[in-house]
Amino acid sequence: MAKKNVAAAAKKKAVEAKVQKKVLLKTEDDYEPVNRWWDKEDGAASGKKGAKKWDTFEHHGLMFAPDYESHGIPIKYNGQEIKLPVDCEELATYWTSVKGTDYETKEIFIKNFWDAFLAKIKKTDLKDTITDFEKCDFSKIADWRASEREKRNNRSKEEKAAEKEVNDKETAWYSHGLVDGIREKLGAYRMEPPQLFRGRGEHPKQGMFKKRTLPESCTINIGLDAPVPRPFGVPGHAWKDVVHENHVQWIASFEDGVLGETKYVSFAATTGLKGQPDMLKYDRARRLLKKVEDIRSSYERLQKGKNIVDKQKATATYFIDKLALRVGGEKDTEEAADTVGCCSLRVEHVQLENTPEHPFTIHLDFLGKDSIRFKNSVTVTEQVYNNISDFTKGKKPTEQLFDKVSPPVVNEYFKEFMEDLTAKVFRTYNASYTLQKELAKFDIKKKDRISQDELVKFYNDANRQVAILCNHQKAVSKTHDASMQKMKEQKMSLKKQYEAHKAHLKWLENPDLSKKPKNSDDMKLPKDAETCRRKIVEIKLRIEKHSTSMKDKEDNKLVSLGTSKVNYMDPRITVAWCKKVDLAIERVFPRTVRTKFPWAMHAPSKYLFD
DNA sequence: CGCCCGACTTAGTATCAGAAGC
DNA sequence: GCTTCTGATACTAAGTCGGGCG
Repeated sequence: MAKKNVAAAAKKKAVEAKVQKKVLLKTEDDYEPVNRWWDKEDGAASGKKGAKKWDTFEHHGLMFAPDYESHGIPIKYNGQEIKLPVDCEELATYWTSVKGTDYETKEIFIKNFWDAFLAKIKKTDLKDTITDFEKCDFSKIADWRASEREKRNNRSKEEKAAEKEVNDKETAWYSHGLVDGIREKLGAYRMEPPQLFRGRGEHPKQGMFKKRTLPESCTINIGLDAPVPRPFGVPGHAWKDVVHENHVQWIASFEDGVLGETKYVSFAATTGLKGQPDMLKYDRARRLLKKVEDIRSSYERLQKGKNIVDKQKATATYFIDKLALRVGGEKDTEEAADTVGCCSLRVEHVQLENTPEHPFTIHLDFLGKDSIRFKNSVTVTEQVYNNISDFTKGKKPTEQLFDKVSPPVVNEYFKEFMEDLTAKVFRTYNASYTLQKELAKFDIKKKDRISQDELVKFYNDANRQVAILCNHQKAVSKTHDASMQKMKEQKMSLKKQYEAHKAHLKWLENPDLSKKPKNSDDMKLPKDAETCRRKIVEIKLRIEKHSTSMKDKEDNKLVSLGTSKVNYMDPRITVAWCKKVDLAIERVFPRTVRTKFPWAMHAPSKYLFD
């Protein structure tokens, strides 16, 4: 009987293992897609911009944000409780959602929110009652929100699972489209819910109300023969338009509820529709490698010339090439934050220094994309130094440094060397080149003596060099200091253990000669010398590992590695290096990255640039 | 030829779930 | 078993660039 039970249990285990394996395989399938577009005859050809994307095309349209549900919680005005009309309450509720963020205290944000809120108030009986932001107290709504969140977090496992199932069922209807009969995952098919606009930096429109998107501002793109989806969940509404454009990659476009710009709903990064152009991008960077010497000698020559446009564009190109600056198009400061790139640099953003300590040095300090600060000092050639000095002469700080050039001028110049070369290719090229250069520093002779953790560290260091080059930053996490402190304490404790074990070992080896060390922390110490020795090695390893991860954390405090991984570094370089050093790709490429680059996952073991 | 717009890539952050630590 | 940490992902803002248009 007992035997039978054992056998049954074993069988059950085997089945479980099988099921488990199936689940795992399913995950792996994500980057072993059925549609191996990169293996096909026309390969990446259809990834070209403007190329035909499909013959038949079907999808279920867009998922609209749920209606606002009134909670009926009042605000306090001048200490007095006031229940707001629903549309005012809605705005007040969105205001409380920025509680705890920087927006809460930003003047522009508050002003824009208040203008929007007051505009609604003015249409009600409260127009003479509510007039002053300072007298408003939204904390009751904020508290309600907090308690709702608490409730949500405290849901039982079963509740969460049940909710997830309902959710998955609902989204499954929308989540994929059929492109030439192949089921492809979509990107963000959920319409942006109404909220207060969170523009970055000193965006003049931050805090404005971003209106709900209704079908009337959405255009659907779908196959000519496919059934046109209805705008579900918003009865009585109709699409603005239905088109059948097969030379674009979007399934729907809509007008943004605050900026009025057109936004697109497209496919997920894992699909061929996104993957094909992406692969071509890295090939472009690869071709740039073959031309870059020509380009460099060209711009060095033009820097010396008489023609002011040539001189400026050649000097600007130097920055794009050496500092990986973005090209920097013109921006309307009424509509957007004041940020710049190479061509839009102003005199106030550069400072020149030519001293024995810092010969031919240019100090750059400006806000780039997303209002991320670029602060860097570089030693340049004498020629570039003199040119910059020239370009600043007689100009006010707010005037453009390269006043004679603009992105089209620079990009047209690049066309002389390569038909599809533009400024941004330099970033891709420089990022990939830097990664390869850094990884190549690895001494392959050390391969067998180095741990996987150390290999990962080495890779991350290379990755970090790229991120620094591209100026990819992130905010310091709110818990950074606290967790750093904690790690320091852990390190101390490990060191203490190490010392104690060492002293203990000494005593174990020579119980007669040495005094038994006192065990102040009631540590559990081994009974025999052999175990103690093993333990010492183990603790030492733990200390090393701990220190490495501490250093990694500190080094990555402000640097974001993800952006370069996903957008800049040719994945084939990473795959090739991992093969060479016997490191599992999973250690350096998270699943999201692996699924984005299925075409690179089996790249040959050679470097991109050889 | 300059400007605007359509389409697409690149970017940082909020949020959530599962893993790891206590 | 509860809490904290971490990585994945969802979200949406903000760039680039080519082409069309006046």
